[in-house]
Amino acid sequence: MNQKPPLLILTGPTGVGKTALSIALAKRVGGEIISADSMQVYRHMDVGSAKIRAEETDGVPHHMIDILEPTESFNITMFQEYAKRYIHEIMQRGRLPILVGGTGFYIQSVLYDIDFTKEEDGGEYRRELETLCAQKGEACLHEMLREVDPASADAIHMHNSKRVIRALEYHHLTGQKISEHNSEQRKRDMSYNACYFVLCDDREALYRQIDRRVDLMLENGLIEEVAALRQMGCRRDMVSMQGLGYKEILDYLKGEISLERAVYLIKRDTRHFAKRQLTWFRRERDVIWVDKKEFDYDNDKILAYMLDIIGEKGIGNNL
RNA sequence: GGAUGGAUUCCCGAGUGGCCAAAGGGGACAGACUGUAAAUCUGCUGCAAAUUGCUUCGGUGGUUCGAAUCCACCUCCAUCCA
Repeated sequence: MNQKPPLLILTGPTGVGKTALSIALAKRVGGEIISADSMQVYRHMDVGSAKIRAEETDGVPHHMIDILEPTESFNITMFQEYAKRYIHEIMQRGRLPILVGGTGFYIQSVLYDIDFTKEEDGGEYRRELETLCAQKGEACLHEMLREVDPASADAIHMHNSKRVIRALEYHHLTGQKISEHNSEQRKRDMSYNACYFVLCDDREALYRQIDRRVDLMLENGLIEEVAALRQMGCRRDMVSMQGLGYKEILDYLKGEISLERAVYLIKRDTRHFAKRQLTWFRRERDVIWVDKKEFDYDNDKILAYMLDIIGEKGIGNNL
């Protein structure tokens, strides 16, 4: 008897076709979708984030989409908090929560209920470290880290100043070593009775699809979308503007690069991103790989397979 | 037909007698990741029985103890003159 709450997860690299499959899945199991995507949380960012359109949802409720203005910042703790709340609400309605999206880190934070200790901080120490880094160099920060948390210093490359800074900040704020915290968190079991599906495809097919999708975004008005965001005051250093397609077009609009170059970069960096996603999922423990090729690229066959597994695990039986 | 410049490892591109399996960049591939994650960072990239051996720098032949680097001829490309 599994007392854990039920959860379905559908993920995979960008462009594999999660969205279409997720609708079919949700309809079959009576589910509602929670988007696990770091960009679709933002309003006015539709084309570039490949956000599902209202008419495509086919009546399936979607959560975590359009909850913030692009000028606001978002992070994993917020995601986790919202997601847990949505999951709870969906279950209250007697429906099955389905986490759909490509941000593996976000999925992990929910599935294993990673502990992000509340930190009361306005980010002053972080800014301090950032200036220090700019003035004295990353080696200096890395040395500081070595003094308070040698294990982290070994694990984090000196050049990765973002993570060096976070490790220092963590120590400063909590008095503990982030390396110890991390290794504890890594041991956690799933907090849900979950099926963690990763949809995948041949690398070449995936890359082709990515290229095609970028071209389509351009046809669908990506440039206009970014121009409007720029009008709204969105700048390159905002979290939302770190999204693929946004930062490059922003550079193009500023006249820093040609459109051709921007498009090339979007395609290339999206491929790199897809690769990183795959690396992430390979490392995850409880993943169920679903290779589209093995199902002749037929969503009905994929769905049948997924439903079998869901049935075996008895997910949703106790709703 | 003549003159000149060029042909380098997947691509661009450096190297002009030994320290060269060949700088650097790109791409590809692999990996890390626990409060910015569509971010940030790392590794690797001729072959192998792999602290060594073998085959590479348009082709063939030559000079030399030793050539991607020098010489001869050939092939192709670029520009210029006819």
